Amino acid sequence: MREMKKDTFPVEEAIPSVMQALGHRGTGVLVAEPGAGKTTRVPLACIQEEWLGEKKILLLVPRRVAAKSAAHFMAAQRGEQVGDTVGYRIRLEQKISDRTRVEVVTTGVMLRMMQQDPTLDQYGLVIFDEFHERTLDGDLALGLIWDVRQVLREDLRILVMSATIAAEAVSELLGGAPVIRSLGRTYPVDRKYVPGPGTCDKELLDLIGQQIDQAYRTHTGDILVFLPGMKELKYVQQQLNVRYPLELGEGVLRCYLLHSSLSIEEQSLALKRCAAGTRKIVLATSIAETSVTIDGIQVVIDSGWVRKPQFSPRTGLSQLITTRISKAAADQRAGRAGRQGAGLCYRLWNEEMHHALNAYDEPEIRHADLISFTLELAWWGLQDASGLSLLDQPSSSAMIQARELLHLLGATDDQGKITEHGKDLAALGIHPRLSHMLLSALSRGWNVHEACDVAVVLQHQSHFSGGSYMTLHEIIKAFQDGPDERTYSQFRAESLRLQQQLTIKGLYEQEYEQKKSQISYDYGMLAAMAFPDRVAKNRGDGTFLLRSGRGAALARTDRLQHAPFLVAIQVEMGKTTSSIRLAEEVKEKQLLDMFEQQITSVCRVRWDEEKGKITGRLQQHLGAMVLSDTPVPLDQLSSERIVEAVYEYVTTGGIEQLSWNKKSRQLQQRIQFMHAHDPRWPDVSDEGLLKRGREWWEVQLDGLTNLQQLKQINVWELLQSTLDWEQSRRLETEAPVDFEVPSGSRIRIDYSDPDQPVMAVKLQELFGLSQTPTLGSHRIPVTLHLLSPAMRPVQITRDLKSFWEQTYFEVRKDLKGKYPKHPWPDHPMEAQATRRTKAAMEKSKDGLLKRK
DNA sequence: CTCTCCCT
Repeated sequence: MREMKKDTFPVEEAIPSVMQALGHRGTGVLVAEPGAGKTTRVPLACIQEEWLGEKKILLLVPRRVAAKSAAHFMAAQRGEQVGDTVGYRIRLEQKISDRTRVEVVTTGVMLRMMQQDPTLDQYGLVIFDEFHERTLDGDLALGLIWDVRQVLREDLRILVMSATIAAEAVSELLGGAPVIRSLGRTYPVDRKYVPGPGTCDKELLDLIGQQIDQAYRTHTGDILVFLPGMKELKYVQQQLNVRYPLELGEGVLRCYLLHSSLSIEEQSLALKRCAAGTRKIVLATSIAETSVTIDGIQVVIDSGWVRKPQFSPRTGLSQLITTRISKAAADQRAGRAGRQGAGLCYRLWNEEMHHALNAYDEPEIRHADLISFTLELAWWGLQDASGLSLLDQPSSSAMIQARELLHLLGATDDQGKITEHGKDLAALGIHPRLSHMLLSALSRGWNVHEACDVAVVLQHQSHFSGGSYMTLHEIIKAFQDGPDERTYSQFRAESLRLQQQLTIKGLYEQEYEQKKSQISYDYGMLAAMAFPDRVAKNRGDGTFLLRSGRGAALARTDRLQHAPFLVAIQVEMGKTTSSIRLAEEVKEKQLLDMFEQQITSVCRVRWDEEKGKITGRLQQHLGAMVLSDTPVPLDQLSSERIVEAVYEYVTTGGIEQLSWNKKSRQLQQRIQFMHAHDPRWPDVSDEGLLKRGREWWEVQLDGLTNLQQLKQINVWELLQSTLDWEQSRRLETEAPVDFEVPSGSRIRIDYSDPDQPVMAVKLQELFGLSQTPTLGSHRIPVTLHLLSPAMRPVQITRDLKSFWEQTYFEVRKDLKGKYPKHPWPDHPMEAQATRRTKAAMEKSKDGLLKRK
């Protein structure tokens, strides 16, 4: 009987190659599609192998149910009880004996086991099942075990079992491990595309309703419908109630929902095969893709959408998004119709859309919260994952976020190394936030029983919040006064187990029993211990500012609306603001006490733009939150801080506030002209001045407290002070304010373009000057803008001599008629320069003669 | 306004 059953597994043919790979190379990758029998046949086949000796086999599976069912299956094949040759170990539950050679464990349990026994000495082979699911734990476990094999345990064999997708990459990761392929054993599923709208909305759901109806009338088997979430499940269920009132009433048709928030009893109704003469329609989320198997399904109707969280490392929060599924997920869903016979799958999208789908889901390591992962690495002495063999490295921003939080929890020191406290957190096997909360509560002598309840409730938040917003206090009450003994029995067991663990580790001593009566329990403080990064201050309008600087509003208005401070336990990110779904009030005094080390007192001295003067405030900060804020009188502020504040004001856009005038702007440009041709001269452009640095500015701004005083700063002197004595002397000759032309006028030079200083002057005032005036040590000719007597530009030149010799005569032709009263001599280089008319010149000549 | 799934 046993022999016959064995032969029916397709994987049998591949087993000799697997044994050869493990025997010779010590590693292997077994690729087998569903139904091959790999999970149950391969471990049993390895037991007799010589290389295993007396050592045991570890079979790692991603889920608890998978561990139990695999162990039962294997035990049955050997005609034994679970716990004999084959046993399992999952959270809160184990069936293992001295005789056990194959231990089926969830990956999470195995990571705990490795903390006790890092080299896994009792085991000779580790098998990874369903590795293609690429769970965070699975990736980490393979990385660590490969490392152990490389460094300490050459004899530790590794077999990775996976669907096709990850095989080649895993083989490469394991140094070229042989890849063995086995056929699967599933029935054909005919895939039909039924184009729907491009969004997941009512239109799509109505179309799905019609598709269900069509399948119900044209086929005989049960129908499984994949939808993204509870909202959609209920909508379609309502449609079915309207469409099949009679059938549902008589019980010949049943409609079940499959969602993780439903109780185990409710879920198992959907999984069972129906009685003869009865059919079922199961409306499910992605839970039905892998976690459960449903009997009797012949038709799958796939919406093509999935709802999942998107973690943002920047905020440390996540957001639920509804997206298209991957091709791999679509095949997985279709496959659910082919487990017991030929099936049919309707896909609510077209073939073109299908090609546009992602091939696979992104592995968890690329988008998950990495806090536990990073603590685990720290336990192994690793600062990050770069030293580990991983198919995908985690994103660095998520690693940074995780490291920051671990440091905040005291799990790591300033160098990122794990602390003793961190080791205690890692050993407890719950989220580091929650283990920190427990240990902090215990160190304060609080009631351990209560704290463990809070930890368990927070661990399973979604089971309690049930959509409607509640405070932590309300949830704990709901848990403790639960409807009946059974409903929360699993969670009660977890709470008890935590208490035992704490006692065993000696982390918790019974002394609280004596203090119990004196300690008033405080959920706000507990929440703040677990979520120190999520304390928030009321902005006064019922919205809150998180310590991280992010704003958030209560998802439902209630008494917390008026709480000055709270801890946002569960926050969902929205597009503009975040909404707080679960919170608890915390008192300011408690924050001051708990976060004493992290609160920074800042004396904020700043330039108050409105008042036009320096003001000082003493603020206590916790991250972006201001806990207290009191004014400090000016005379109590140190002069340094005052200068600092003025400096900050001036250097952040206030340089315009200085009393600039024409003269100082020109001085600035003159120095810039020198600087442009010789970088040894200072850069005194607005930007250049700002770059002069704090020390220099502090000297200039010393003693200032208000706008009037700022306006009194002599900018001209400030600019001069950037020059040494030699430079100020040279500035006067090489970049003078003005130039005395032959007529006696002093003409201002425009330095606004340092490459081309300009002097605009009436042509007649330059008679007798044959060379263009030059500036700077490089003798750069001034650009002359020659003007008509009416001050209109006539010519631009940098070569006065050639102007007199040539262009002058052309210009004269045009202008002589227009300005006959002004001199237009034949020999301009010898003529008398003047700013006047000919008549005025005569007069003044007369005057001169008379005086003589 | 209305929460996917899994694990220590």
